[in-house]
Amino acid sequence: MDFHAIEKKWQKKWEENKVFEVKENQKKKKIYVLEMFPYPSGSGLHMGHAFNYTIGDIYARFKRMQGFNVLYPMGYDSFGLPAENAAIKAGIHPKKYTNTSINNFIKQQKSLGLSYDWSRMISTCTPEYYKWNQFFFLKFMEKGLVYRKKASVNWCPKCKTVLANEQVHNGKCWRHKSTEVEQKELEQWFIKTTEYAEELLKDLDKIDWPERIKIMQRNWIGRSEGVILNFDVVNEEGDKIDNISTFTTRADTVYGITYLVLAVEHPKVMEWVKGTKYEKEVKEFIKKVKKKSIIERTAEGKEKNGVFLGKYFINPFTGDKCPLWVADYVLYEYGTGAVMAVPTHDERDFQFAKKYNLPMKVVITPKNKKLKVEEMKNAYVENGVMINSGKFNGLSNVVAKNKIIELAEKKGWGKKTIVYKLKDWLISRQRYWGTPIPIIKCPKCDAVPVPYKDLPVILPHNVKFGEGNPLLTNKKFVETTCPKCGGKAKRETDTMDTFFDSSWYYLRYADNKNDKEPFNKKKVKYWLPVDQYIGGAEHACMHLIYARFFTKVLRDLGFLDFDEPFKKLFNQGMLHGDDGAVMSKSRGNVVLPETISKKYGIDTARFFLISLASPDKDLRWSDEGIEGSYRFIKKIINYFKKVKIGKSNKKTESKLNKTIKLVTEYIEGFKYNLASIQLREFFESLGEEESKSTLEKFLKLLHPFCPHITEELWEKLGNESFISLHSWPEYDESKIDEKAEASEEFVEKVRKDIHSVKNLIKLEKIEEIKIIIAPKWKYDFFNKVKKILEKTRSPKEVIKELMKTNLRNHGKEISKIVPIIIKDNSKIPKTVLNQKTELNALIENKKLIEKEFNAKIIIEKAEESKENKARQANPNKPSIILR
RNA sequence: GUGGGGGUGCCGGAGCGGUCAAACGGGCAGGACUUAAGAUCCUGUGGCUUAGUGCCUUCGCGAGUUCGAAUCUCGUCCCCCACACCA
Repeated sequence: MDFHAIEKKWQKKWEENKVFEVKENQKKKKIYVLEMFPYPSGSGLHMGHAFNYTIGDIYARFKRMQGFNVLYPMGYDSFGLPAENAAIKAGIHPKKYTNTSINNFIKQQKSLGLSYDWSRMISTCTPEYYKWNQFFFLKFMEKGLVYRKKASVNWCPKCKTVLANEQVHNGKCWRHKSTEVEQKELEQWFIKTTEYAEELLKDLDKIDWPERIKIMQRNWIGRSEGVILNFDVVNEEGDKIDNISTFTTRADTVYGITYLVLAVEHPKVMEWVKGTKYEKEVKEFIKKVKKKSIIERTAEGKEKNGVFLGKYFINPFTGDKCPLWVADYVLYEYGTGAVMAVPTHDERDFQFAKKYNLPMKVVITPKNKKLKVEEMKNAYVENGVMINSGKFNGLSNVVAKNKIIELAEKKGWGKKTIVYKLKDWLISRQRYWGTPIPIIKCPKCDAVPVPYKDLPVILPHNVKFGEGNPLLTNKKFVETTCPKCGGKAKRETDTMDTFFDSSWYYLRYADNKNDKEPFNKKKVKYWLPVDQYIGGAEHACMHLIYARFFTKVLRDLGFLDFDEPFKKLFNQGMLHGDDGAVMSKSRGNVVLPETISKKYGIDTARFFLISLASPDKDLRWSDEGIEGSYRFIKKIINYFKKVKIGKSNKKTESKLNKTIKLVTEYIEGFKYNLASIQLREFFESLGEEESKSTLEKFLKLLHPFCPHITEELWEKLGNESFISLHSWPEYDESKIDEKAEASEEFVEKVRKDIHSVKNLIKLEKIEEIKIIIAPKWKYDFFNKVKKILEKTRSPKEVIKELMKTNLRNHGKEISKIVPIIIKDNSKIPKTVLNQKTELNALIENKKLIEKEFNAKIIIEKAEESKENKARQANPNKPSIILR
């Protein structure tokens, strides 16, 4: 069979007939299935992508057949650094590079047989798309969510651009794993994501996402409840000169404060030491610290360094005068950028105090032990009883904490506060291949937003690549006039982080050709939110937070009326190469869909991918393993060539209904691997003659996995329209006949038994096979056991009851039957058929068995007198005698 | 360090209290077909066996709960992923 021809044929037909294009239809229930859109890299897509899209495609096809109006689009996250790097390296313009890549991707994706509505395609690097990035930026600005700030930022010397915190991995650039990130001070555009921190955290409870992703987001947002405490700052003589505030979650330890540390970036540090004898040392210290990247100097476990500032503060709770320090372990970004130090009850403070010989004071002790400062090797961070804490002595620290906060608030020393780890989103990039930030910098009017009517600010084509930001090399772009005063002005040359583009793309699919507004509200109302989102876990803290943030802002701006963009999320596992390592070009273990498709056909590849393992687990590609799927596909095709269309028997009916039920459940739960097994099992049970309806239902069940060959076979069966558009089969519970299936299994077992006996005896020729099935009493015995079991449900009780009867000797059998009954009491357990059923089953299949073994079959009932021998026999394991 | 996910037969992996010597695939071995190879089909694939599937031993390691554990609890070792001094 020419797989290639079949694939092309159906892909063409689907496209020509617009089979997967959808429109809003109020009468039909919608489902929006979406995979995270790819960055169209020049190296094209590999099996890992194919796996991701296949997962979505199966679900989309399944839902479509179930009668839903399925929106299943595709697009490209086409702005970004690699295109620009290609420009620098190979001299190709990013636009050309990107367009080539996109076309390549489309071609590849189409050849995978994915059922996208291609008419809704988007590409973020087109003015038609990024115009709305600029539009939203201005809207955000109007809402006060945008600000400019000079900030120390992560600078990658290789990318020559600023990186977001999320793009720095272990002090290195996320793209250049060996390049140290440096620090640089620049004016940057920020978006106030922190304003939505609380809602982003709270609404995690609303969505059906994998728990681990939610946990990652919770940690990323990092909410802490605590108190901000204010302290008076004094000089050597004790005169008040200033004040300082710190954030703490451990208000219970305030009586143990012995010093206070500021981050090196804290403006008060230089203010206080200016003109004093400490100035030089502090300056040098800060200089030294700032040379290192934030990540490097704040890595956990690093030795802590600091310098005394020559100033003191007063602890309002004790009246003590304690020293102020500056140190490298304090994060300026978090809390107030200054921390109160309680060395006895905080590990970091403990280490610092030990190093610089700062005083320590125990204020919490374990219940029945006394802590001595001199003996302490670590800070005591557990709960305990308050000591050395004035009127709070003797209380549990948990209780005392609240009382202390109350006291602080009453006296005006502090305020209850919630702080978050989440930082504002730095969106400025000093790069070319991105959305120009729609701002004009006027010497008189400062930063002026580009008026809406002038959007989009088009990214100029002619620029020079090399050092720094290419946009600066296009004078025509840079030089402009101020929209406010009309004077000479310059355009902002920063572009937006591409996460801005990907934060709302899923909305644009609902209305991708609109040039009047980002999207039509009605259309979005029909299609959104995304019902099923599919993608990797690596986006947990970046894209998935930004997209949620965007949705909430757009809701508050009146564009949307829902809170969360993605109702359900499915995280697929990573596809590894044959060597067990992550698929990557550099490792040389990349498998390309084209290669596999050429050899086996894409349906085989799809089927193999999903039968390998559960799709949410990491899986390992195997060149040998695919043979199994290939055989299966070939078997199906051959079977359909030979099968006689007629009537299906009861057994097939039963199996079919069971298969429909299970496959439906499995697809719904993304257990595609189990669905594939069920399909194989059912296929194996098909006979030489089956009804057309049975065969059609089988093809329908297989269709989401193997869309091309099922279309082909569907047509061969004499159907005209697409199987893709036919309805998903329904199952009839009443047709599931466990008994019929059990007797079939029984015959199967007998066959196997004959084989194993035959192998053991190794007779040249067998003339006669005598099958002796257990005596009637044996079956009665089992049924009796069953009856007793039905009286009492508790397994313990059941067994006790049984031990009282003369069945004591059959412990083994009992332990086999009990669980069956307990698991499902409505059905007759498979293993307890009666003698008559088994006899009939054997007689029915007698000829087949005779043919198989080329011997005469004699079936006998064991005589009651042979009780002793038969007693050991399991009723469904008959004795076999060969001659 | 913290959080999450794992360790199952020759291999990839199901199973997640009882129908478990463990689905399904791969590999390997034997057989059928063929002049032969390939393809295809059948059978076997922990050990012992009186052949009855009977017994024994297995699901990282050690203990426990239970009539019963690959599955639950605790401890322990190893692997992967994410976060990284968050006061």
